[in-house]
Amino acid sequence: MAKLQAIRGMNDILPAQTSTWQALEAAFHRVVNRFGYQEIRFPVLEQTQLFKRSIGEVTDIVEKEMYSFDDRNGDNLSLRPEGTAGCVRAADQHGLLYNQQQRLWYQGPMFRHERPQKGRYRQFQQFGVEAFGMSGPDIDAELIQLSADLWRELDIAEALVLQINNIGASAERKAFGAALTAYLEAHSERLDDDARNRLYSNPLRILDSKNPDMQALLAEAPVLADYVSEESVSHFEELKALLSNAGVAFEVNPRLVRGLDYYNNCVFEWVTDSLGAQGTVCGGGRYDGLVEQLGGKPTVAAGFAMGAERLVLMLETLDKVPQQVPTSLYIVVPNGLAKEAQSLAATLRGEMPEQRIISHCGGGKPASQLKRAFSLGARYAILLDSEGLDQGVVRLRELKDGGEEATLTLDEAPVQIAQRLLRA
RNA sequence: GUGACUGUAGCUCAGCUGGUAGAGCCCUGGACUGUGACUCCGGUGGUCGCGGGUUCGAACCCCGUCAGUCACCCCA
Repeated sequence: MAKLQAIRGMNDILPAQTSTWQALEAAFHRVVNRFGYQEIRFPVLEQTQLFKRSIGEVTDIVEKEMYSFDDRNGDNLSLRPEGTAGCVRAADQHGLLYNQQQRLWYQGPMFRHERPQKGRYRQFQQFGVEAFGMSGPDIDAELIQLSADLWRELDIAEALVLQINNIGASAERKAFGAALTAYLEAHSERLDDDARNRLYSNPLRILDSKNPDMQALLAEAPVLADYVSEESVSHFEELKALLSNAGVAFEVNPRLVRGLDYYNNCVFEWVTDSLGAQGTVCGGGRYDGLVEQLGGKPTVAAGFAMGAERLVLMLETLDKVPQQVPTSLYIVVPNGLAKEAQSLAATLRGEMPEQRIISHCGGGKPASQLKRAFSLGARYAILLDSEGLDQGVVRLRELKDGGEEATLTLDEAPVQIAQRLLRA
């Protein structure tokens, strides 16, 4: 029988990496709390319809990347490819949105059936933040500041660049799209296959083509900025002013268009060149029409999501992986002293519940147990032996070159050990 | 979905133009240190991704398939 293995693009995260993940999650939680956002949790599965109506029927995500299937009732369900749709559905369903302001965050796995590559997997973790009921550019600026705060917290700020753009309202984009299509049609002989395919279905996507020939052609093309409303422009200008005031550097990237249909007005991405092809670490923007589009009362909104795997990759490549918390104490247990070791360990854990204490199990000679203590990076070892226990003492050894070695009575051991562990 | 490269012990890899598989690390037994490391001796562990084919004979050649990596596409 063939060996069972993980589904393609769905990765196991092993102990060597989980401490990095935990540190990342902790940092995110700190920042999000600092800004007064509240956690919301919602299912991994939703009606397929929810994603089709929010993300857009003709987007790549919906057309070819969703994990969809019929359940036993014949309902067509999909694993969530992103978080915003489910978040909006949940918040609206429970009346959190109407005439209210909400600042929400979530985290969890998302699923897209794409070809895996560096920084892109079929199951991936996102941290997301969504703000409802605030129409001004101040909330957009707040979201961006929140993300910038996280980069500082993770010490990766210098490796990230903020790009922003104003993509206007959907009607305006439609008008611009028509103009763009007309322009490109006039130069159809210069279009690559990809651009030709998108010419009528989604012309805006041609804007961020990586093909230099396309970019050259686009240099003379109509500009989206000329099609967006005055109101939208002034919103964008205010956002820029707020960012400058907050000391957040940004680049306006007129080619920045997002792949989900629900965005409008200002959108942004944090990008890095330290991850290869998948340089976008965080992306978001306003989506003022989405709640209504999904059947709720009109509710303005903005938010973003970031990819946890990409952040972990960044931490690793930039050598910012936080240090693991070391094992505090390893109890070396000669054969026959299991009971004594168990009692001692219980006492010590009760005395210092925050410390990591491992009591050796499985026997073996003291020498190899001590070796294990060293290789685990433990700070101290207790060496039990029956003669010592008869006299009511244990030996404590500091596990580093030239470390101290002391004999402690069983009574004073907890206090003595705690003192040593606490003085760093 | 397309393309390129890769797939040999738990890990990192070697294996010349095809002749029945090796090293280091790890783990482990012992010697030696009262209690790790360094040194010495010994040991466990591989259907060479999988399935076909060519051949007297394939880890090495051919085809297929699966998986990994990176890129395109797209996005977090």
